Amino acid sequence: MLSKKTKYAFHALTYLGKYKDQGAVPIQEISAHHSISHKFLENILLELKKAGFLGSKKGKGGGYYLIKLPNEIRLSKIIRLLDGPIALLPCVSLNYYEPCEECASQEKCGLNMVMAEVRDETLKILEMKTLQDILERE
Amino acid sequence: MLSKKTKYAFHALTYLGKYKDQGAVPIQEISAHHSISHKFLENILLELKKAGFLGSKKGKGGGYYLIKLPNEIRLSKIIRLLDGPIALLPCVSLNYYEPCEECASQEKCGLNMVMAEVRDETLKILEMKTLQDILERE
DNA sequence: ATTTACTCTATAATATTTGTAGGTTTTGTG
DNA sequence: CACAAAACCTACAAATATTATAGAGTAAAT
Repeated sequence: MLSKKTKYAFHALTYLGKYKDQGAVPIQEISAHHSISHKFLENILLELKKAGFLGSKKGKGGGYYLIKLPNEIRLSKIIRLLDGPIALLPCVSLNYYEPCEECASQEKCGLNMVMAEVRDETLKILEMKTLQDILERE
Repeated sequence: MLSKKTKYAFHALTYLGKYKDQGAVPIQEISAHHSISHKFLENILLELKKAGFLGSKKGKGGGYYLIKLPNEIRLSKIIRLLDGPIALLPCVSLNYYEPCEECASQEKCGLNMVMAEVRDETLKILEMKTLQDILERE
């Protein structure tokens, strides 16, 4: 399941995408519109900024804005940033790999193979779909 | 990510599958072999029993044993039993559906559509693959 | 009778997620 | 300039979920 953090991030990105030609949008506006805690969203937007998805402007009239085109923002990137691995097992994660402690041998276990398949199919979708796709369906 | 509970369940099922012609296997044997806490595994095996995957025998010489053929035990069932929903959002879960609170309208949001696709592809694999597949690769 | 091993419920320990607090810095405006 | 708005930053608190343990029952074999 996606965390609230990730869901909030998608809501915020969608909102920013929708109003992307009207300059910076303050956190306040997004948090009010989606009933998200202001401070919690603040942390999330900051992460998105540090990861290069958003720009910001301080002071009066400031706020956040997209610095990438919606079709350049892959869903996989957002999920990984805020939720971590997409794979169901650490030993088949591409971005957060860790060897399984439980599995006796270093070799591939049976589960491992299946979960790698699941990962591949999931990524096929999440790497292809972008913020653009979400915006088109709202 | 799969929880330890689910991973332990798969280990135990695999073990029971491997020795399925040798009668009941005590928890002790499985927990020792996989370095799992005896008591924790106890709870898991009990759940698997209640869900109809395992049978048990009390007393000396007792233990747990599969009461289904390995090719009848779908990975999806085990994951749902111990981890809950396979979908990434409650609003696209087939077995644990809940409407999204965050989404303003009842209608499908953009994310929702993508996550339904992910769910479908994931289930294609997890409903087809069974314990048998895992056993064949160990 | 005794030992072995599952059954059941409750609780404790730990980790993760979610949310808050409070100050600092920057910027626009009167 | 003074002030207000809004991002930036760090730390912490609260809530929830996961992982693990405890201990008293029940059943079966010898």
